[in-house]
This record gives sequence, structure tokens and C-alpha cells, in this order.
Amino acid sequence: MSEEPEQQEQSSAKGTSRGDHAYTALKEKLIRGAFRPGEKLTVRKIAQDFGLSSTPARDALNRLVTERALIYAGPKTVVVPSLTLSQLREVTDMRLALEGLAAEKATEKFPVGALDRLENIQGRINAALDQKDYPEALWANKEFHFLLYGYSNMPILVATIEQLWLRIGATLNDLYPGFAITRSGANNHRAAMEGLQNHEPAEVRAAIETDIRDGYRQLRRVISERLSEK
Amino acid sequence: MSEEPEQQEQSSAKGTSRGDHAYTALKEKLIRGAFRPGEKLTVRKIAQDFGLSSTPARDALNRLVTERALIYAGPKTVVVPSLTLSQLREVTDMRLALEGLAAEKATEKFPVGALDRLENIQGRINAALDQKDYPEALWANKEFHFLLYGYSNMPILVATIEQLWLRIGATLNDLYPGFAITRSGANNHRAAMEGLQNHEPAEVRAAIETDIRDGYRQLRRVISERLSEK
DNA sequence: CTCGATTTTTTGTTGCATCAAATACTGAAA
DNA sequence: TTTCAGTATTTGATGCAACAAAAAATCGAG
Repeated sequence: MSEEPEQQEQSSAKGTSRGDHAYTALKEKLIRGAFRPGEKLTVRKIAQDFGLSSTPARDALNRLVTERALIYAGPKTVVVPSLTLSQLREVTDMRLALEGLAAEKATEKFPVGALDRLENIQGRINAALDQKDYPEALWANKEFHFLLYGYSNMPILVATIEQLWLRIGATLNDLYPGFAITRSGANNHRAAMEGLQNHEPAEVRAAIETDIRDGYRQLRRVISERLSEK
Repeated sequence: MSEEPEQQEQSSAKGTSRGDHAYTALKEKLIRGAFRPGEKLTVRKIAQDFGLSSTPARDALNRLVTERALIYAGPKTVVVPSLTLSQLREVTDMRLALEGLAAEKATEKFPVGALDRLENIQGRINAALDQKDYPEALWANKEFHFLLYGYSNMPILVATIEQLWLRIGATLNDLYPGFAITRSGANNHRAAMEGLQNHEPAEVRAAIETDIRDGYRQLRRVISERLSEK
């Protein structure tokens, strides 16, 4: 009964259990687009792929389902989600609100010395685009955004944003093999970095919002085309 | 075995398993403040309380941990989170962004006929306050907000907001037994309902934001006092 | 009495067998 | 060929026991 609030660890020092490993591995595969939307995931398949029994595998799947990185398609079938237009719009609205907030807060605390790191990642994005390595470009793009957001010192916010990226990751990679990252993104990123250098939160937010909206319009077009041709 | 007639209604397309039952029951207990911040939750205790084995109980706990409704306090201890000032500020910033968005979108699609339902809940809040039944007032307050947000037709957004409420639920109930819902909240709710009637999204958003900020200031004060007296 | 080491208990994790439900499959009848 | 009933297989869920690690309790030395 006598309880005293202890110091909380924010980074949730998760134990290195097998289930946790499968969970994080699945998340990365989802963001990297290793699964196709609509692909069915079964407990025993996951268990076999990761070399563990069904209990931790089902564990990982259930966790992904609760945070909507995977969804129920039927009584006994979890599948990789494929976004509808309405869901894309919803996620985009949320991204504008949350990533805009993260961009602002990050700008306030941004150490100018960290600009090099962003430049570095942007270089990787450009290089990947030159080589038409779009998965790598997508991944580097994710690193750019989350490196920026991390400087907000708002871990709950960053984790929530990551859930949104998870939600659209598979669809992005599947529908969008060659155009997920366009050159226009580089302009937005450059504008963001300029704003960071001058400590202008509104400027950085605007740049990020434009980046999100650019991606939204392109994704919307591809989804619409797919729907109309079906 | 046990022949308890479990009534599992609705639950939409989601699988309704015993683990899911424990999961949702724990969530409700968390929001209702049945647990105190810092309270340690063990797998076997949960399993015993809900009359099931350790597997689904651990399942439910792990899911709560991944969405940060519970947190790791040590290698083998999950506890009910107690907010620090910095975490309260972070959650509040996120609530302003997300619940403000939900309020706006809900207003656009709000059917005027539903005003009665909101009035009804507000009546329950007032009645509970009269009887000093603060847990019930808190619960009805949650229903008011989420009934409103539901009209946004943005399920991902609503689920994300619920996660934030989960995050602060325990602290709210523990630190704040008698003042979590003040009469000032009624004014904000009334302003929101007026805005809904007139289809003024900005008005409703402003009312909800004021509601959130009012709660923030009071919670901040209580947390500060607790910190200073230690 | 205090402190540190050792033993005991608690607790999370995992593998596995089993159950019930859902799906796939087979084959016969129309 | 199509359809549908009945069977076999797949699959998620659950309980249980064993294991390892951490926490708690115990005990002994100073």
C-alpha cells in the first residue's frame, strides 16, 4: 500500500525478450515495405520466420494490431493495411497537426551543430534518388524527419508520429515504388533546414507541412487511379 | 470449467477473446482511476483478478505497455504511470492539436439532433458533481468528449486521443480526487454545444482547447505542490 | 545493530499440447 | 459443370509447466 512514485524511465527500457525482438523487426519490415498491403500474416508463419514459438509471435502480432499497424480483415486473419482515400486524408490531417507541432518544438531546442547531420541525411536521399534506389530514399527520408522531430524532446509525440508512419508505410511502398520521394521533397527539406538555422519555428513548420501535403497529393493520385481501374 | 455467461456484444469486427476482454477492462479501470500511479501490476495478479491464465494476462499488459498506458519501472515491473510536469506539458500540447482537430471535424459533420445526447451527458456530469461522485463525473466527462470526437468520423484520430487520456487517467484520478472536473468545465462544454448548434468549427475548437487548458493549469498546480512537498 | 552474502520466493517469458472455430477441400448429386 | 453437404486441415486462443532472472527474505559476521 505504501507506494512512493519513483523516477520514471522515459525510453521504456524494454527487456530484450524474443517477443520484443519480433515486434520491432516486424515494425521495421512494415516501414520498409517488406509486406504488401492485404498480405495475410499468420502466427505460425511469423513464429517460423523468426524461429520462435507461437506465444511470442502472437504477442507481437497482437501488439501491432492494437496500434493499428496491422488490421483485422476477418475473424482469424490479420493483414497489412491498405489505405483508403478517406484513411489517407485522416492520417494526413493528423500528421499535419502532430508533425507540425514536433517541427515547431524541435526548432526551439535545435542545436545548430546538428545541421550537419541533417545535411548528411539529405545527401543520402539525393544519392539514393540518383541511383533510383527508392526504398533507400524512403528510409533516409524517414530518418531525416525523425532526427528533426527527436530534438523536440517529446518522446510520446514522436512515438505517436511513428505509429502514423507505420500505418501508411506498406501502402506507400507498394503503390509508390518510384515516386514516394520526389525532388520537390528536397526543396521542402532545404527550407526546413534554413528555418532551423534561423530559429524560426513557424518557417520550419510550414516547410514540413508542405512536405506532407506534397506527399499527400501524389499518394492520393495513385490511390485514385488504382481505385478507378479496378 | 467456469460457466460464467459472458456477454460480448458488438465489438465490431475485432476478435473478442478473453485477452481482449482483460485488455479493455484494464483500460477502463485505468481511466476510471482504479489504479494509483506507481502501483505495480503483475501478470499473475491480473490473471487471478480476471480468472484466466497468465498468457492472455501478460498479453493485455504488454499491449498496454506498448501504447504507454503502462510503463516499465524496472526490468520486471510494470507500473501505472505518474506524470511529470514535462510529460503533462507534452500530453497537453498533443491534446490541443488532436482534440482541437477532432472538434473541428466533428462540428462539420455534427447532426443537430445529437445535441440532446450531449445535453444528457452534461446533465450526468452535473448530477455527479452535486453528489460529489467524482469518479462518475470524470467518466461522464470522458463520454462527453468522445461522443463529440466520434462525429468526426476519424477512427484513427479518436483512438490516438484515447491513448493520451489513458496516459493521464491514473494521475488525474489520484492527484485530483475532487477537482478533476470543476464547474468551469461546464461552461466550456456549453460553449462547445453552442458552437455545434451553429456549425462553427473554430468556436467548438476554442471551447475544447479552453477546457483542456483549464484542466492543465489545475493539474499542473497539484503536481507542482506534490513535487515541492517531497 | 548494520551490512553484505546467501537462500528463498516472486515474476516475466517461452514452448508446447489442446481446443474450438474458421477455412479449404473433396466428392457426389443434380 | 455447378452446387452443396460433409470432412479434413489450418489457425488463433488458452492453460500449464518449466526456466531464468530479479526481488525479497534470511542469516551470519563484524
